[in-house]
Amino acid sequence: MKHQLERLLAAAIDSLQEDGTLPADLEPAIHLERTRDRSHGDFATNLAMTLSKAAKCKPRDLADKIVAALPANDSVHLVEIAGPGFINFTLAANAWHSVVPTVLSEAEQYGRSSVGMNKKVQVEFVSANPTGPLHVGHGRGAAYGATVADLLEAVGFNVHREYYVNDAGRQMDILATSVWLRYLELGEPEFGERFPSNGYKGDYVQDIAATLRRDHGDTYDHSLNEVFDSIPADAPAGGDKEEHIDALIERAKQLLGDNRYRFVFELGLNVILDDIRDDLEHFGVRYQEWYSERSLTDKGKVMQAIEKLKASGHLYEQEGALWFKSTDFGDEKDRVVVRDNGQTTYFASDIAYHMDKMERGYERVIDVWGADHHGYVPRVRAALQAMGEDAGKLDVLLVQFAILYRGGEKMQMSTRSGEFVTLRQLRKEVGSDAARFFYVMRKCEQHMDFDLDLAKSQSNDNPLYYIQYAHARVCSVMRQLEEKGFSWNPKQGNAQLGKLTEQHEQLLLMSLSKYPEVLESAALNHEPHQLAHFLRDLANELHTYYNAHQFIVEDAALRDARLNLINATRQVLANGLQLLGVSAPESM
RNA sequence: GCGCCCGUAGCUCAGCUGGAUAGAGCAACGGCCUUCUAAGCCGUAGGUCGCAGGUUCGAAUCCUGCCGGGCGCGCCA
Repeated sequence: MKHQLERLLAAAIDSLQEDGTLPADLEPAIHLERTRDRSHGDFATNLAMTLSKAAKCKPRDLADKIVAALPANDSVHLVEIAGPGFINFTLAANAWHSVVPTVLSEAEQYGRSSVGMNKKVQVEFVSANPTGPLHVGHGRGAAYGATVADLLEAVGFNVHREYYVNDAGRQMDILATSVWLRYLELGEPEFGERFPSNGYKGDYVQDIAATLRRDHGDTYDHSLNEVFDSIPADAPAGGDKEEHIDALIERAKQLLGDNRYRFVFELGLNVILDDIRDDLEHFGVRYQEWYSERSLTDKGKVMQAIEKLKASGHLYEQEGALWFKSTDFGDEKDRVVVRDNGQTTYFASDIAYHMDKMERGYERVIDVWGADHHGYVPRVRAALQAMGEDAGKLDVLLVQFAILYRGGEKMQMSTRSGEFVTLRQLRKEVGSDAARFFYVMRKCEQHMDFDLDLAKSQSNDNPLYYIQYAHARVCSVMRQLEEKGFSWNPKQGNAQLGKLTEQHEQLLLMSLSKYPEVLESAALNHEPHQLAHFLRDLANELHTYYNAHQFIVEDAALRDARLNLINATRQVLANGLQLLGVSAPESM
């Protein structure tokens, strides 16, 4: 509908360019929008205002010329010039009807498009360190990333969903050491008093330790003295806790030896990663690939990236470390890629990872990060530029943290302290559907207060139920239809759409035809909330219609037409909910 | 101190990338069930779009400066 009008306008502009009213070299972007106020017609364009300068005449005069140049079209009922020079279009009533047969025949496919032209897009999201279960902060990134990916797929992109697994680095060593100490504690409770204050304290660590002892007995045992010889029980007050835990890691590696240390390390990693996979699976979040950070090093990718930067002259040595001159590309300060102890930094891995993304040939690379990583964006961009890649292909979407409240109190969230609400708990409390919907109701850059008590106690007020109820209501009408001995003839209904003359019906028809536009906009702007809000509005129109008119009526022609309309509405609700990762129940 | 995000109804948020009289949901108040699910519908009330300038036909939206809130500024990951 919209595209049809856009084509008419383009034709009008073309002819004005031919007759010299408008400069021939102009390539105007045709901006057509749905009107907010129905007295302004159905669609409006501000073309005459934006082009008046180029045409060297008043907006309203140019509007006259554009209107005169518009090709005739049966669907257009009225074209008016209003206000400072808007051109308002009112469509013929029957022009709206065609959306119903379209929805009914395209069914699950309705709204999908091919604007993405099958371009390869990678969406990397969540990528939380496998050092503990996902918490509600990760949940937002999961819901948001998954929905953005699904939306892009729906408008024709070839989407690759990926989780970057940080299975290397110090955090993982802290985890492995934490597991081992808990394991020792099971054999000798006194170890518990020695557990470092900045080790991972969550219950899940004890569970992994218990598994280790159950399956492997005392294979990993060492005495209190061996472990803590020359290492204090904990960092002294004011002491360096990081140094303390690093010393413990070294001791673990030393006492266990490579193979046994490796085993504990892998056990911790695998148990937690399996848990994360399972959690996301139940949250309706699936990936094409789980990409291991360690594999980058193993395949020599990290060294390759460093060599590449070195070859292009963007590295220098200082104080024994190797630095990347990211300030050349607008970063605040230069960044270390190889430490003075010879170890590469996390950033070095990330450079290699992003280089690898580019090499894989994606036309767009989307990273979904927590907003606390925003300072990291310039250095990654800088690295891509330094390696001669097009940094413009990278979109970093920053998701603000969901701050959790319980009983009106802000809850502290820290993975190490083990004090956090997990995504799994959230799903159990409010349900996957509500959690998914709640998370994407707001745009990602909006800070979000997630009040657990509210989410639980008000679950009936959740806008999601309102939308699902609209869907279930249509299903219920169809069940009633059978019980009352009527049947639905969709073909007859399509032929009788002219019977849909009520205001409520008109509004529904308009909304149904708007759905593909909403999908496209939500996808291209990475704004799932647009879809969530649209579905809410559509549900509202359905409920209003339901209250104002009877669908199961004696007049077969009217009945079929109305049933076609509400079934088309049901279809759009189902399609939209599916894209948001939410179920569309047939009864509630 | 520097950088990024946010500031719109009592609360939580939209506002179609600069358009016409700024909109929803909760909460408040008043109506609607012998009729397809009242998890619903209709109505009333509620605003100096943080403040002050600027840009233009036109600003909640763009630019500048303040004010307030959040986050980030490691040879951690």
